[in-house]
Amino acid sequence: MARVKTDEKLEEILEAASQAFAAKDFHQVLIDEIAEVGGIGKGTVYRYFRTKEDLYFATILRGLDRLHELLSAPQPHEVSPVRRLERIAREMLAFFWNQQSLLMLLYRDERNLSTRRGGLRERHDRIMKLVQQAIVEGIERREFRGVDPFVAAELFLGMVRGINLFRRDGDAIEALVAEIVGVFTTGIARTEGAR
Amino acid sequence: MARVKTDEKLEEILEAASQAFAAKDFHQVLIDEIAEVGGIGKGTVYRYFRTKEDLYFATILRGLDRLHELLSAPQPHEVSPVRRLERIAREMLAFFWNQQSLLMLLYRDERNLSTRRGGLRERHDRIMKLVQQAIVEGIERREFRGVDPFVAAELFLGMVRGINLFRRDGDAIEALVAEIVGVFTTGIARTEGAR
DNA sequence: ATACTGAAACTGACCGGTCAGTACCGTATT
DNA sequence: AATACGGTACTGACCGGTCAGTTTCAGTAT
Repeated sequence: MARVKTDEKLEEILEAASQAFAAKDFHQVLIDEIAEVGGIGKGTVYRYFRTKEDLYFATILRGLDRLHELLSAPQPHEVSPVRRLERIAREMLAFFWNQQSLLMLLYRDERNLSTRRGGLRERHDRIMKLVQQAIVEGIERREFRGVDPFVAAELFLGMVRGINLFRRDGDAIEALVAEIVGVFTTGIARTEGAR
Repeated sequence: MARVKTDEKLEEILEAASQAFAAKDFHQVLIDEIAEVGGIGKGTVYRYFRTKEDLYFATILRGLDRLHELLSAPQPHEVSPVRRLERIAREMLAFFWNQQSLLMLLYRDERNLSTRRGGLRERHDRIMKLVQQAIVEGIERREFRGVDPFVAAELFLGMVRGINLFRRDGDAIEALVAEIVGVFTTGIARTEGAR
């Protein structure tokens, strides 16, 4: 089989599917629609994916992989844990801003995340691990207190996801990043002095 | 006349629907299934709800109303903002622990939350407002710094929702509450001298 | 008590639209 | 020549919604 060609076609399908699934619900998206938008024959879609569900999960995996790639791209200099967290928050917000509701898609239904297709949970954990690493390093550097990195990562990601981007301006992101990391590190309590 | 009877039937339907929708996706849930579980004729369901969607939203509204009721039940004494937040976190975690994944259902797809049926967004905001009130009061009491209450409430609720209860023990909740409120108020940064 | 009545509540077999998946063909690519 | 493709027409399972028939029950008569 022609490798390069095939991969291109696969990419086209996934791209069209991403757009569709990012905008609408699984059941609202029609394969016919994906095919049309992508300029692809419906039969071809089924040459690459056995079922609609397969395509759906492949789309999610691709999204998570892209996000992970963004988040783990090498940094210019060695940066502090706080900066790392800022970057994660920034990249994620921007990513979800662009991908519209792909977020919902990715983090909807944690049950599926755990029980269904292989690879999903693994991908999710890999992103979570990036946050945990930053937290662990912060603890080691004695910048953070000795929190449970797992729980803390959950809380941090929860905050990022808690932001409802839907009716926000695109350039509100930077302020939101500051707010998230601010609250996460020093909280909202008024404790300017030592405590 | 047979009002009591009728209301009972309605309640039965909503209860069966809640269980079904809490466990599965909208499209995975069949009306036949709800009818069977509830020991109700399928036609009867349609006597009370015009469409499946109507039933679905009624179920969500009922869930949100119950949660709101729990959260706004009168407190024995006047309590501090931090205690209020603790209580909100506790009640919500317990609620979602019991209702299994009703959480997903409630907070899935913020887009629908905003554009679709009346009452939904309003209900959501009402719960959000409880958090905001606690934060505002904390600011007024000068216990909290002057954060934007709206954003802060989003972050707080994000944290609560960020916790994945799915594979956790039921009595881990109290520790999680402490963690959430701890991070939210004082952050994870290592303050001078403490711990 | 018992039987009757009509209306409302209820039921579940059935209908019909929708779409995932398939079949096929004429064309393009290798 | 062989394979992949776009496009389109087709099939059939699936499930939301319907409705003709059944049950329930308050009221009334016997």
